[in-house]
Amino acid sequence: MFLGQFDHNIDAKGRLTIPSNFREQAPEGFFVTKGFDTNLIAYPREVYTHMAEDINALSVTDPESRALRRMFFSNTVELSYDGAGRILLPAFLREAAQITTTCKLVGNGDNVEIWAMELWQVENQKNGGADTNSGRWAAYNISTRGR
Amino acid sequence: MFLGQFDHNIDAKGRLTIPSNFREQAPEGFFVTKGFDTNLIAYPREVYTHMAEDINALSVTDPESRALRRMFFSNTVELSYDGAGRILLPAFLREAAQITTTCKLVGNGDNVEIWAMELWQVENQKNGGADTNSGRWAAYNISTRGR
DNA sequence: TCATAAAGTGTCACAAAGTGTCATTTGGAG
DNA sequence: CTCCAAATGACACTTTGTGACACTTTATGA
Repeated sequence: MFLGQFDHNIDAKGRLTIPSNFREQAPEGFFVTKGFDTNLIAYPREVYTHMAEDINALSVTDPESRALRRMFFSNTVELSYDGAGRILLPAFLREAAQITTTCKLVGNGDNVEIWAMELWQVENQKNGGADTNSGRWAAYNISTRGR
Repeated sequence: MFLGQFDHNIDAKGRLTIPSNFREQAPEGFFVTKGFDTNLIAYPREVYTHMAEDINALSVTDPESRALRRMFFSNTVELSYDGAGRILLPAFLREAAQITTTCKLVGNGDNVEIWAMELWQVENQKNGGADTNSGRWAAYNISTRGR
């Protein structure tokens, strides 16, 4: 399970060091894709391939399905580590997430989110309030169930 | 699996460089055919031959089948690489997809789509919005299922 | 048949992008 | 405080894509 958050820098060539902790959990690298919130999402192979199976099952004749399939695969890239534990983010993904120098790597359960630092801070501000979050827990009925 | 997107130019003779990444996955070249969305689709041999088998199984007596069969085969060419990793797109395919100079090569799972840059941008605009796509994911019930 | 044009092919050299390596810096653990 | 691993920045090197040009093959018409 990916947990916690890390601040890392991207070098001039677009390479990003993955926290060693995350590397251990995804030794072959990540499938990195555009997220829904001007960020990137990195999935370990198993997780991504399950989603890909769902996508592959869609109709080829339905234009909506074709568009979804196209967006799904074309916005993803498979990346593995160099000798220093870095991945190279292609330009189109960096631009999509407005990533230039510093970013926040966020453990997110079965995946890792990658945010431009500035955007992360904005996002965090929106979601920071204790009230907001306890409200959410309530809405989704989340508890420890006394385990 | 073909993933990601690349901008490449076609030279005056209609030659297009295939990303090295894609070449590795389809070392003998591609079967290139007209797509359904004013684009071209390039299939590796295995994928195309599977489709061809299905087509070959169709009735010879049914005029509809004959027409489908004709369209399927006549709109496809088999292309391999020159010494510089390029394929030569025949004029009728370039025209069908309105490809002149710059195009977008799009990884699409088991195949590669080839778009005229202008048309890709239009397509992308239609499908780019986070809302559009998260809506689609919801509609098709795609999730990581917490794996 | 031959000359000419058009289309297709091979090769090279350059610039840009990607990759590997290593020394230095940083930060945490013992 | 010292040690160690992780992250970073710098640099050299390799690969890729591109444009240019020359050559070959095919088609066309006199």
